[in-house]
Amino acid sequence: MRIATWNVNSVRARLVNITSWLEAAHPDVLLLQEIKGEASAFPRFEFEAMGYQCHVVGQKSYNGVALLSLHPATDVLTALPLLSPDDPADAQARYIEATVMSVRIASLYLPNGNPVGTEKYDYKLAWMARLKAHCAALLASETPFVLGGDFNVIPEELDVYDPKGWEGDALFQPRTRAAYRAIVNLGITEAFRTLHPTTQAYSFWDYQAGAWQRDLGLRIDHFFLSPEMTDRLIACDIDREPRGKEKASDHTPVVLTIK
DNA sequence: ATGGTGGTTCAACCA
Repeated sequence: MRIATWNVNSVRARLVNITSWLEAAHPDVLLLQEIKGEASAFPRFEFEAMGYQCHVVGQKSYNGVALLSLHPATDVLTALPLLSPDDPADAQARYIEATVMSVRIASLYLPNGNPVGTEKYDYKLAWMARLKAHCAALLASETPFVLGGDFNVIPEELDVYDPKGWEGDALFQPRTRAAYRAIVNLGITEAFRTLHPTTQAYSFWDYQAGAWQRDLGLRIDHFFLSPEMTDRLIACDIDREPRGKEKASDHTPVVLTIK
């Protein structure tokens, strides 16, 4: 089984890029982030014509996630569970999870959080607390899972072209990295770094200042695996090709292969 | 210190 994750920065602006990549790569599941539109505006017919069923959590203008699957996806969850009954529901479309081939698979879009010191950063940390609680619950129930998406977290210095320059950013802040590590330390495996311990490879390059041409990137798109799925882990690779195409997203797909 | 790019929606916000 192959699962891909891709922040596409608008599904409608990127439709040709996505369908042409799907034709060549044809993963079993494609997890999309930043579809930037309501579910009713999602171009589902184009993907259904290729055999993919579409499950979408959208909102106007911003955010939005989707799970496309060649196989039936059931028991769809459209947001992270609340931490307590008085915890306010998430107003932003950032999480979708479903069962595909007996595995819980999620597409997540973790908040950017910039600038640090504002309510945006507080929202990022609160969202990570919810993600941690949900991961803990999935692990406690021994549910096999693969959580993929744009985590908006640079895990280590190796994952950014200029660690010093990014140390104050919400993606690389010590508190952000600590919160990320605390989730991993529950017993999760981050697929790419586990299989490629010393490889410097990026999944995002800014549109500005020739970042792509100069290979000034970040690795912020990840796969979190449960122990059972870690036993089944075969490969995890970043496909740089789509980033070099016309009208590219600023992110490129990461592809996971599971036994 | 600023601006550099791109998407959504239409002046401003987000990344």
